Amino acid sequence: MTTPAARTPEHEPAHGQSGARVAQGIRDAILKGDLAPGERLRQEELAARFGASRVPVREALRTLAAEGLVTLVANSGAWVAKLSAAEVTELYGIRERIEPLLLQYSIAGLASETVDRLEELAEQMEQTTDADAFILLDRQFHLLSYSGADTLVLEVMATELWNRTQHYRRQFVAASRNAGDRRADLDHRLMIAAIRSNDAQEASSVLAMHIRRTLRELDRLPGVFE
Amino acid sequence: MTTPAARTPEHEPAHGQSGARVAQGIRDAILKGDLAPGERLRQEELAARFGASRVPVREALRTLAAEGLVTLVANSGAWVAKLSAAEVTELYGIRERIEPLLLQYSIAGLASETVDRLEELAEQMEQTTDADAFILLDRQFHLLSYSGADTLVLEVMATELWNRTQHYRRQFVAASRNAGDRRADLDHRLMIAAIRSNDAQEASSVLAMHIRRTLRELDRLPGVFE
DNA sequence: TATCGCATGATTGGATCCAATAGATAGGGA
DNA sequence: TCCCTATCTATTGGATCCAATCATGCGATA
Repeated sequence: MTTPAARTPEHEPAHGQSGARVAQGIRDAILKGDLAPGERLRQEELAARFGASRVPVREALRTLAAEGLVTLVANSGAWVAKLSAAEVTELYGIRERIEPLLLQYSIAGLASETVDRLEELAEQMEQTTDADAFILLDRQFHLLSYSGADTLVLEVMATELWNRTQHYRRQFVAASRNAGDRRADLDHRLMIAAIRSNDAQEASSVLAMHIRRTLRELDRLPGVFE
Repeated sequence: MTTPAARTPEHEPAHGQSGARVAQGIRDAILKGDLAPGERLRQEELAARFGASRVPVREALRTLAAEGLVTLVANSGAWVAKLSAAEVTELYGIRERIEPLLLQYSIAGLASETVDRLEELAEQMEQTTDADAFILLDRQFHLLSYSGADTLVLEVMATELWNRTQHYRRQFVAASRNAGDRRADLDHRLMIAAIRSNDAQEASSVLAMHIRRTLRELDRLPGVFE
């Protein structure tokens, strides 16, 4: 009667691929800030946390290490990746060159409702005072602005770059917005305007400047890197 | 008398980290062309080939998948990654923006003996008729030109980009050099000249053009993508 | 008192065994 | 003849057990 595949218990999110599930769980925890850079990741702890054995945990750690979110040392252990100021500078330099390219791919494919949604997000960012809410909105804004791209490699790469720098962006946003810096809001509005008028060139140069300026502010910020 | 650590058998390359060793082995095989895009990778086969069990093999596959060299499908298997024309175009677009940046980081740190070595490699490329030898030299040339950079992220990323496109470069080189195209040789000489005169700007724009031209030729080439 | 050596425990790495899934194949019915 | 279904097998995914490694702390010695 029922096919074997239908016997999957419903209280479990489809038995298959626990390794990928664990990786996503750890990734989310790092992005949310639950796991801070430098923090030790013990295999057994993670296994208990995700209801799996250590084998899929180890696979997940390998995946995350290749993504740059985790640092693995042989026979020693795993830590949430902690970046030096130089590394963050490099990553922003890369973002500055990759993301404008991706935005160019994207613009033609953005439906006007999507641009409306971008505008909504920009408005919410302008109004929010909570730094955590802001960085979430900011991430949504930028990644959504890339969603019109029919790309396979670039979007993945951009997402990974955002993931690796997420923690440092959090620190930066808290400080810069407290200091009353609203330049990012302006940039977002300029980007939206350029996108609406289908000016890919203008949009991508605004974006490049936006990223570059963020880096400059981040470099100036004391206490982010000890 | 002897410490426990000294009991390690000598015929084995230091028991530790078989997973990383397997990953490197598969990676090398893909880069050499022993494993072609689209080829199925069976865990048991790989385990036997590298004298390990399936556990480290699976970890290696996860690593390579994150690097883009292997495609994993849940409950189905692993294949050597096969790129579409669109993906290769994206990767070259990324290379065109990343590698000139890396070269800029590198130039100041290149010892003059290193530049001599670059010149040697350029000469060997000009003289060789063997396509396989050429792509090896070409890879050495470019990666060596980045060796003056004191970077952590960029060099890794550049190497991964080279790895992912290696197979398609092989096809391209065989065809274009048979057709008598020696433009790459000229580019290499121009790059060396710019490096010698410490002109980072010139060097990186030559490099960007070099990469862009390669992509254009590759796109024009029939039969690389079926 | 400081330092070196050594034993012990915590943790990672690997192999084997078992479970689950997917693809192939053979059989039956319209 | 074609197609649908059920079974069987090859292969992947996960858990447990064992081995190897590293860090900690204790004690002996100069």
